[in-house]
Amino acid sequence: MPAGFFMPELPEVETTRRGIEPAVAGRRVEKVIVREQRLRWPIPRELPHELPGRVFDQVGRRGKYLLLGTGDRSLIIHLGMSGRLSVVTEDLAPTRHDHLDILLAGGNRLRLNDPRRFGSVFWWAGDPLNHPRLAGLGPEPLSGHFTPQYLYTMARGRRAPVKAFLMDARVVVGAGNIYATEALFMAGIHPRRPAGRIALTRYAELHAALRAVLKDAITRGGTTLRDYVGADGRPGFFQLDLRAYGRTGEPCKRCGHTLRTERIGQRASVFCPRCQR
DNA sequence: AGTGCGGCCTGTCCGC
DNA sequence: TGCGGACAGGCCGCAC
Repeated sequence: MPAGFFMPELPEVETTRRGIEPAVAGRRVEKVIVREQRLRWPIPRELPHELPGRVFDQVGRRGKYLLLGTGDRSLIIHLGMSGRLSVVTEDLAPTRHDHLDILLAGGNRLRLNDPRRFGSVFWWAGDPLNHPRLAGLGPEPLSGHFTPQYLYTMARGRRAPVKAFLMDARVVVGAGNIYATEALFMAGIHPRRPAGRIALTRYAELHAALRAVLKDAITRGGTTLRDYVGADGRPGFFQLDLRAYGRTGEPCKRCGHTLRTERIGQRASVFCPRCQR
């Protein structure tokens, strides 16, 4: 993984949300500048006409979606796999891949940079949770709706590998490749094991592991937030002691066996063949 | 319904 | 040194 690369999974999105909130909440939008409309889906044409004059009254998150509420309409932003949303001062000139600027009263700008353009921006009338892309999402992993029993119940009859199951946003949001890999390692579960052939007690371990690694990354990401304006907001996983992700060929921190990589569901999956069963 | 996979996109790295 | 190709990733949309 290239040094300094930002990969927005749930902790990174939550860190971004906390970072921009103080500068965005209660602010009126003065202008919208779209430099590159072609993201995963085009940035809505009407945004530059309809957003200015409105006030951001909510800065929320659902899964990996940022929800910027303005009364009865919401700006919904997904960072894809290379997107960064930051608050910059008005005099900071845009650079390559700065696709969208939202000028705020008082001088700051909310700036979206996304080299790979896998991100998306929606402009939605009504409750953002009813947006078609959000309506079918599974529970938040750090909420009380996400339980071992829930995971176990959802897995009944599923023959897909547990790693694909865990990364399915309809099952639970926020488990991207990094955190799914780490959680399965911590729980000692082989990523290829069919989801429906895992006992409730083992799902309890997976549930706890996923929550722990996400919480840890959010805490660590938060430590870089002291001055988010103009700052880099380093992703939480860069400060985590990753146990499996990115360690293929290196010794397992639990048993010493060499970690290996296999492709599971089109994704590179690192695991310990000895202690993950 | 569940599952698997191609496609989107660019920066980085590897081998020749 | 230059260049082609593989790879990384989330997630949609399609085919079976």
